[in-house]
This record gives sequence, structure tokens and C-alpha cells, in this order.
Amino acid sequence: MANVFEGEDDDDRGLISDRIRNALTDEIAAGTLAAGAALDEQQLADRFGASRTPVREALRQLAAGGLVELRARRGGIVASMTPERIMDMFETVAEIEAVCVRLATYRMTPLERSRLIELHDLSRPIVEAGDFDAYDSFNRQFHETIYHATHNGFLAEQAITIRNRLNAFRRTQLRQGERLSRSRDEHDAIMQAIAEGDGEMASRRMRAHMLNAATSLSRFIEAGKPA
Amino acid sequence: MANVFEGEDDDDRGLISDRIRNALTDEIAAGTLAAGAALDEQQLADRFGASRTPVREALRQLAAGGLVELRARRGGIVASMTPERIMDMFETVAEIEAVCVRLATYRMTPLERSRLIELHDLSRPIVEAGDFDAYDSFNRQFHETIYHATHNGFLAEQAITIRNRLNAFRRTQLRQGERLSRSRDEHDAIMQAIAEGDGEMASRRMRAHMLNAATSLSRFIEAGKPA
DNA sequence: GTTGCGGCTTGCGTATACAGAACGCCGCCG
DNA sequence: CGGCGGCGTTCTGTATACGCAAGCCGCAAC
Repeated sequence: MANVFEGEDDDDRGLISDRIRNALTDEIAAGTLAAGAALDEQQLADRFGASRTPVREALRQLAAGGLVELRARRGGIVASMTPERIMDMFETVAEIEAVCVRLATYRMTPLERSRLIELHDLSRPIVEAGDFDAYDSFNRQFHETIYHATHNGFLAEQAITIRNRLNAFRRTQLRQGERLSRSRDEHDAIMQAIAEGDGEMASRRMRAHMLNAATSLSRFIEAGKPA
Repeated sequence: MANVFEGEDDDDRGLISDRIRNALTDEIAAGTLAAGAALDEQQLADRFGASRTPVREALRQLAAGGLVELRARRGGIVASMTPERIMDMFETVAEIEAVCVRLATYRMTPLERSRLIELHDLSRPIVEAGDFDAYDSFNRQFHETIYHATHNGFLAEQAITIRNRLNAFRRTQLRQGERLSRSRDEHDAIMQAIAEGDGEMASRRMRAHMLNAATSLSRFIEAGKPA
């Protein structure tokens, strides 16, 4: 959304502040940095071999993203991501996706529609091969295509932003082949509703689809870490 | 949302970077700083009698809020808020509000329900008196009460954030008494749907309510400035 | 006349330095 | 023995300095 980064997702290249931000994001998501942990600027600067300035920028960006909390003159701490909060985020993204697919159903151009169908067809061999990484990539494309088909740039940005935020906590991805084919089946049902021009139906199915994915993950979260 | 500031809304006090941020926010919203205007860090630092460091922090925060755009090594410009983009924002907030009221209908506690009814009743004398400022304040409370009644903290934060973003461009508020009573009537219809426990109905009515307010404003925006 | 190259200028990204506020600790007093 | 106040440390907030990358303009060559 707001932050316009170059095409870089690789580290080790580009702005140091971005590298620090990415590293901290990973560590927070991985739980290496526990919730509530104090984030000392000087300390982080030393760790990354940089000065405090880029560390500060990284912290500000993370604060904007909700990963850290900044108290005036008392430094930053890792935001506490309770299981409840993560579930709230899942529900929110599910609702937003539901809105997106409803609007997209009514507004997508024939070109966008064929592009989506093409994408969806492409996912069949991926599921059959059980290629998780490929499916993840496809899945992202699939949903983002829907975002853009709303023809509402702002809404699309919001959806992508929240989705990315959530992805930070999704490293423990589902690696069950079963979930893969179920996901595709759900996509299929959504596609059908879109084809029939029934936005409301597509919306309900999308919401269910997202919540299914969420509850599959929730077990890990519940069992994983209390905070 | 993410940025936790002290209770301060007054300027002239507290962190300099916050003062700069507030000042720039006001100027951008007021149109003093036109869309696309270059934001030179040194220049701004001189204007505010500060150094570049707090200016940078302010710009980063504004970028996170979407008010300015930062291109790497090419400085910042005021984000171009086209009428289309503002309408997109209105539609997005309308959809999110619709989601909120649906969830709230199904989840609100009796206490929250009575609180909302109480609030709604309070708005009648305000409308009759034609007190725009008071209605604005009430309206904010009304909607935020609904957000919180979703019992989804994250969703509530998102709703408030987007609503606040939009408010920056709402200085040309509607000052028509007619709109006031229409707004209250629409609230009334929403309340009725909530009372009947019909979340879908409440959702549709909320969406219509928000879009009504948006189209009322759009004339000003269209007529006002092209960018 | 047009196009490509090279130096110059501007301003961002980062580093370092200084001042003030918050927290902890120790000693003193009740 | 416990509470309170002063002092020191530590870390944030801000200021200043430096290097480099990108844009721009002019000149020269074709």
C-alpha cells in the first residue's frame, strides 16, 4: 500500500532500513522476539551493523504495520499478538475478501473473468502435484486478481495490506495435501457463483473459504505459543 | 491505530515530529499543499525550525497513512487524491461499516444494545436543533459503538483508521439540515434491523446510508478541485 | 539538427554527536 | 524496618555531518 518498495523481496540488497524491517518482521513472526520484548534501538543497531537512524525508521514502519508498539520516550516493544487477535485478523480478512468477490462479480470485465478462469484452471496440476509453494504463489495471484477486479484501488490495497500482515504469521503453513484440494474445491465453488453472476453467493462462499483456512491454522496457533 | 499518541491533540507541545505531522496533515487536507507538490525535507525542516530527522519521521508516518508518497531517493510528494480515489475510499468504508453492523447485530451484548439505543435517542434533539457539530460528534460515537460491538478489535481498528483517513478530506462537511434528518432516519432504519436481529438487513441499510452520505459529498468534491 | 555522454547539482540515506527525560538504585529519614 | 527523595545511568528524541545516487544541463560529435 503506502510503502512503495522496489521489486525486491530478497534481503542483502537495497536500503538497510528495509533489510532491518524485514529481519525484524521475520523474527517477530517466528516468535524469536517474544511479545512484549523491549526493542532497544542501540542494541538493534549493533546487531545489524548499522546506526540507530535506519533502525528507527524500521521500527516506525513496523509500528505502522502493527507489529510493534511505540510508547513515547519509552521505546518500542513487540506488539502482543494473542491468538484472539490473530483470529480477529483472519475474520477481518475473510470479510474483506467476501466484499471484494461480491463487487468483483458485478464489475469484472470479460478479460478479467477469463484471466481468473485461466488462473483457476492452472491450479489443478499444482494440486495434483502437491506443490505447496507453487500453490501458495497461485493462491496469492488468484485472490489479488479478485481484489483488482473490484475496480476499487483503495479496497484492493487494503486487502493486500491486511493479507500481507497476516502472512507474517503464516510461516507455519499448512502442509497437508488434503487442505490443498479442499482449497481448490472451494475456489471452484466460488468460480461457479461468479460465473452465474451471483455476487452474494460468491461472497458467502469466499467467507467460508477464508474461515476454513483460518481454522485449519488456528490449531497451530493455539498449540504453539500463548502470546 | 498503530500510532499511540498521548492524549495531545494540541500542537505546540510534545514531540516535534508529531507537531510537523499534524501541521502537514492539516495543510494537505486543507489543500494548502496541492496534490503532487514536492516535499523537500530540508525545506520543511527550515519552515518548522527543526532538523531533517523529525521531518523524515513525520513524512514516514504520513506515508503510512497514505497522505504522501515516498519514492526512493526521489523525495516525497503529496499523494494525489483524485475524486475517483476518494469515492473508492467512501465505498470501502461503506462496505466495512456494513460488515461491522452485521457482525455487531449477531454479537452485541444487551448492554451494548441499550447503549446504542440510548445514543440513537440522544440524536433526536440534536437533529431538531440543527446542531451540526454535535451531530458530527454523536455520529462518530454511534458508528464507533457499532465497531466495538463486533467484538473484533482488529476490525474495529481498521474501521476507525479508514474513517479517520477519510475525515481528513471531509472539511467541507455537509451543512444541510435536510441531510441531518435523513441521516437520522437512516440510522433509525438500521436500528430497527438490529432490533429484529436481521444482520443482513442492517448491513444493506448501513451500506446505503454510507453511500448516501458519500454521494452528497461527492458534488463538492467534483466541483471543488480536479486533483 | 539531433543524440549521446559527462560533469554538476540537488537532496536522500546513513552515521555520529548531543541534550533531555524516564527508570532504577542507593542512602536517608521517619 | 519501610517509605521517600536525590542521583546516576540509560535510552530516546533531535541536531548535524558526510557520501552517494539520480536528475539535469550543456557540449560535442555525427
